[in-house]
Amino acid sequence: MNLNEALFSLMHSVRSTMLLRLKQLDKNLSPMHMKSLKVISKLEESTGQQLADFLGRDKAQINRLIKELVKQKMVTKIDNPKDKRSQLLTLTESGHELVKRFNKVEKELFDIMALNIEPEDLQAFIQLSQKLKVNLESI
Amino acid sequence: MNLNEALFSLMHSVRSTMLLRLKQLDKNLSPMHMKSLKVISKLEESTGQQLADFLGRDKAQINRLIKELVKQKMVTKIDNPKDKRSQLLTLTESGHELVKRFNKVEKELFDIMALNIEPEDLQAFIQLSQKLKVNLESI
DNA sequence: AAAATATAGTTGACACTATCATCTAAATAT
DNA sequence: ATATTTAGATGATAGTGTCAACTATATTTT
Repeated sequence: MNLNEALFSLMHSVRSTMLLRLKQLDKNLSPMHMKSLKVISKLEESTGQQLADFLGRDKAQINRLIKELVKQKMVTKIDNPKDKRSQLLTLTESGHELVKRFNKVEKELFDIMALNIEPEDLQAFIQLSQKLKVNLESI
Repeated sequence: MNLNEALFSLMHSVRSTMLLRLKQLDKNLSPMHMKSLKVISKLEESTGQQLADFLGRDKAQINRLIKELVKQKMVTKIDNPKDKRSQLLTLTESGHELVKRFNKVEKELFDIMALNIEPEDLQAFIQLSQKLKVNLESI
């Protein structure tokens, strides 16, 4: 099996498992919604553009994700006093809580994935995946 | 950075790069089309169901991919003499040629990704990704 | 200060990936 | 012979991702 096949096949499993778990946690939010919530939680008072940059995604996509998160009262937008074009994103109480619950689920999954694997091997894996990415983007 | 982030971020790069290269190669076919072509080439005289099983995807998706490949004259369907419900898939001349050209492009990408990485590290990476997948699917 | 340019966010359009449910025709099991 | 299963086809729908165009505001240039 080559690198491509191994990666795609692993990601397919990860995605579908994650999707399944999320449905059990909150049937209205997708993996990208959760990723966004996590980043908003991490950055604190970020703007949509910062979120898009951080996630490396198109701002149109991010905009729609945020819209849904606001609609579901997981995120609030406050006008940015320093720039009237943008708003600052913060988590609501429910948002915080959901992130907390999601982190738990995510950890469970990774613990299962990492079963019987040496921590240093896992670290090497993560580092190599970053290196592969850097190489790919160096074109 | 954790495993999740590392994987998603790498896959995002791989996907978008692959998509870009494919556009240059043949503006009408997606990564999944190419994957299907490769598997058809590998299996020889496979049915749609076998293709779906091999790729671990829904048969509805596979069916539509095949339909497009037939439309673009990359694949031909012949009635399966052993089972009137199914047809055998084979590559046309253009199909073979496209697979060949794609393999070349793919190899170039992987060579770039694997730059300055020890072959044994890459092998370990591939093996670990398979192990992670097996663990995940063991739930 | 006025004009030009750049940026943040919004929206429409579209492509790709994926799955579920349902239908038919044929194959297989009971 | 009948019931069940399977292969493939199709409609509906969700999720991911990007591009282009637009408004309003901010920044830079002249």
